[in-house]
Amino acid sequence: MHLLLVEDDKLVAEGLCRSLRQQGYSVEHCASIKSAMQWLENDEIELLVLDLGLPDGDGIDVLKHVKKHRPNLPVVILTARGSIDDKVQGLDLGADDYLAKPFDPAELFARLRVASRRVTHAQSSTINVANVEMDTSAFTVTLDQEPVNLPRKEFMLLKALFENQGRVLSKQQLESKLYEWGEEVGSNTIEVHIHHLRKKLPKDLIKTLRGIGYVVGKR
Amino acid sequence: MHLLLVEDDKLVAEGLCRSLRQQGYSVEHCASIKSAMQWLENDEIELLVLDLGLPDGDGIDVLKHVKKHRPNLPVVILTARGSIDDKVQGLDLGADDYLAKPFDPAELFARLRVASRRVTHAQSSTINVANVEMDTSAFTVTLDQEPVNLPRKEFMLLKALFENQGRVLSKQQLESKLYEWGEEVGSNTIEVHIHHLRKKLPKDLIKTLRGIGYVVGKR
DNA sequence: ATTTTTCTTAAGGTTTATTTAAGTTTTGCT
DNA sequence: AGCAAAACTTAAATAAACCTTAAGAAAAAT
Repeated sequence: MHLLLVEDDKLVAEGLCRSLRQQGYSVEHCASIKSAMQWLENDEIELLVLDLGLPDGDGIDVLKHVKKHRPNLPVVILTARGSIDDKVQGLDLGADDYLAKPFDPAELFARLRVASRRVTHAQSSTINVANVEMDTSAFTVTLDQEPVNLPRKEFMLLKALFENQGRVLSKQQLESKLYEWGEEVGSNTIEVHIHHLRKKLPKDLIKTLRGIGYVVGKR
Repeated sequence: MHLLLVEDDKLVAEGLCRSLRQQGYSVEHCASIKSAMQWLENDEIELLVLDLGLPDGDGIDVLKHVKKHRPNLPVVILTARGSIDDKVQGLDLGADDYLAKPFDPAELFARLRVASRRVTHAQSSTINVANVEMDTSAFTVTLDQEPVNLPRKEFMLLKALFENQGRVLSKQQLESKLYEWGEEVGSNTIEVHIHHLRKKLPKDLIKTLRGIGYVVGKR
């Protein structure tokens, strides 16, 4: 899941970037309205975390712009201002959520999961396919109730497939979910990860559609 | 918009009911888990505002029940408990939002507007011809609901025909859909693919117009 | 700083899809 | 009917996609 973090405080930004990545997001970061606008040209940004206290203008303008051009993009706003009027304004402009600083990262993550659920149409944080259950917020997978240990990339890959149960995802699509912008994958990484997943899970869980991609479930 | 408010504090409930109605909602109110469950049998409830501090049990159970039986019903949770763990749990169970008491009604209204905005309409990219259904985005084809496995070129070929249902496509036109510019096809490829398709699908689905081309449907 | 785990790369092997080509059947025409 | 053109069928050859393995690089944990 591609996320854009707009936050000018270097320290905060750095910490958030790291922990967001640990949560499985591909994080792009910028610190000004200007560059935020540029990033948002990129259609693959799927989630926006926006600090309102920016140096070169009011973050609300970014929000307006987003809602005009990408009305379905989920937005979570961070702000030092705590007044309710601000909250109401942000929400009515189309923000999906609003967090006043200081906040606990765990709460931000939970709210991001809510926001991204909308994009992926998943309802809760667990997804079952056959006898495999994935908890996307706890980062765990079980096979017949037995825990299965999956490294991060394998987990993300499986998650992408689970969230699109019954839909075929091409290798390209999968790559774009696992890697950030500019990162090039010059090889058969996906194939290798799939192979590792198949060794740990029922062999027919992930089906290959030659020339098209991979699917899970519903067939 | 039909809204169910589950709140046991009479004073709070009364005030909320009134102002929610002023906001244009038709409000049903109840004060226990038991009656909440009953109300939720009613499919006309479109929005749920749930207080977690109920007399006869844990409101989280209501949330679980709702998400199981009405996974698309938007839920906003009210609570006195302020701990982050509660929030995270509530959100991960599928609540769309979470407000800690005391809160400003204006903020609740704003969050309700966000929650009810969510009328997502998944557009299916399927084309039906006779008893064959094709989902062009999932790359799947079913015959009488039974999946049919089609390799890429066969799929593309069938897709071209389906997208031009009732229109005759010449072999040349079909070739140009399957191949890149400059790619030469020195043979009867199309004929062979058509042949393979006919073996997997109803034999009369693809009709041949001698000297002209192939058609599907509407005739 | 060291060890362990995870990730990427690349080469070779396997399977499956696609093309080719040759033989066969169908069709439309005179 | 007899002929030629077009389409169908089949099987083998080629090509593409994918799988497997293993080793080295990178990242994380100790």
